[in-house]
Amino acid sequence: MISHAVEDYLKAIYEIDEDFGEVTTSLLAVHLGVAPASVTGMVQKLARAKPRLVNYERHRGVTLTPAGRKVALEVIRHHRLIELYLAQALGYEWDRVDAEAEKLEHVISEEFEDKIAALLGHPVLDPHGDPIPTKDGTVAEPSRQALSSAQPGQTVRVTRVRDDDPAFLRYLAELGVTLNAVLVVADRAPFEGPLHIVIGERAHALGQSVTDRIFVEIEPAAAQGGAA
Amino acid sequence: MISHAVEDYLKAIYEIDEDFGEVTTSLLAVHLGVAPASVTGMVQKLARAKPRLVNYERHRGVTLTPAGRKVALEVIRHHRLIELYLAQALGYEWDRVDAEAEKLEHVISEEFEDKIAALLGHPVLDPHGDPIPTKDGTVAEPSRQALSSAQPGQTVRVTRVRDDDPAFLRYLAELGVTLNAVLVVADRAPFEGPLHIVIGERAHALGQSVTDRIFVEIEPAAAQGGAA
DNA sequence: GTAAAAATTTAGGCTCGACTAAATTATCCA
DNA sequence: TGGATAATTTAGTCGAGCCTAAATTTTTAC
Ligand SMILES: [Mn+2]
Ligand SMILES: [Mn+2]
Ligand SMILES: [Mn+2]
Ligand SMILES: [Mn+2]
Repeated sequence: MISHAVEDYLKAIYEIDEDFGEVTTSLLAVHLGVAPASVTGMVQKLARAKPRLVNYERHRGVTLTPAGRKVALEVIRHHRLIELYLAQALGYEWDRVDAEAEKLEHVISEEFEDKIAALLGHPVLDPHGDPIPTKDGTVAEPSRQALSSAQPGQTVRVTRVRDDDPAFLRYLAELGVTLNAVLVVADRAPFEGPLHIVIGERAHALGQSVTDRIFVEIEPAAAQGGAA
Repeated sequence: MISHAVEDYLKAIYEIDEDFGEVTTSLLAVHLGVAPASVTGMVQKLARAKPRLVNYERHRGVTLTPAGRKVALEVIRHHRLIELYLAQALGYEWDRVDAEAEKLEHVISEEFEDKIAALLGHPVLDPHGDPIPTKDGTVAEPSRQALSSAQPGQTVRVTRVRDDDPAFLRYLAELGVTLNAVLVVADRAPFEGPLHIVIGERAHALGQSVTDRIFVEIEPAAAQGGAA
């Protein structure tokens, strides 16, 4: 039986690997809100487990084994399906779903998972644009092009946003930056200055720490621009 | 912070008190699937907690304090709301809801509780006819008249069934004994023999261990009886 | 009223997952 | 390239919640 703690470790390893390419003790400690020494202990246990769940060498970081990855993807599937269910079926705001899903992901049954997946029409993306792993363990690539890398003049569509900070998500909602929102990159101030964007009728200047956490797809050259 | 284990103990104490009038170490042990010695240990801890959650004297059993009762009713509200939500919103069978609710009851937020309560129209009974405690901690009396105590000739309406045994619940469903089903008590065989009942067009003979776990309300004298 | 049986509690121990403090190893930088 | 700094691991503890075996208390039955 795999504990909630182990599930959260494996999920965290998967996610950190996606974001940073390497998974260190201290990144895990920060991500999980736990002391570094606790991470070392747990990671050693995961490496000793049968079947082995991670590969681990002292001071060299951690990677998931196929068995560990399978568990991680199951938990992530739960998490993202639940997030979407809360948003669609229960009317949750997109900044409130993560905390709830963080707990529910560990306790729902296969039946619950299947029922909400069917009810949602076997969705592919969660409310923040993250891909939902399939039941057989495949995942689409998450959208990776940051808004901060878009060029002035480009029209882009929001495909994903970082979902870890509720205040950030509320700020985006206020701005009108929701999933699939289309926006025009107006201008970039020099020296890492703010990026000016236009959403619908409204213009905003966004700092880099914001535009780094919004991911977009460039829209094929469009002929529009309704500045009031 | 109150742990899942403590929540389950307090809930069990409440439920055993409802069913037996007294709560002993061994009843708790059976109900929770735990060794008697474990119950003693936990009960001592609950009695030492601040605020005190149970009253306890060695060898004399256990009762809930107001603080303990409050927690128990919150957990039971969660449990029964979740059961009903699973049945109504997700199409669960009534024999599958208990196991799922047993885990979910400990992790849902107030927001989740409020959302499903609103969505269900602030229901008063769970899928098995058990009363759902209100948010402010009041509960209706559960229906207590066992079908086994009904008299031949009486027409009764099913108001509650014991929900702890999935096989029993499936059997009832097969029989047509669902909540609010109306049935006629045809005859009682002597010496605690089976009770003959008629539901719609079908007649069944039910053993005492079945009729003890079905609760009914006597219907005002009705003029019917369609024996095929 | 007492002895056997049943229920309960005590004593001691285990696993899990966290912690702090101290030791060790890796990295960086002058 | 060595020494400071940062990252990581080791060592030792702790509380929660369970267990078994043994002791104790209560209940039952003669
Ligand atoms: Mn989690
Ligand atoms: Mn998400
Ligand atoms: Mn429970
Ligand atoms: Mn129920």
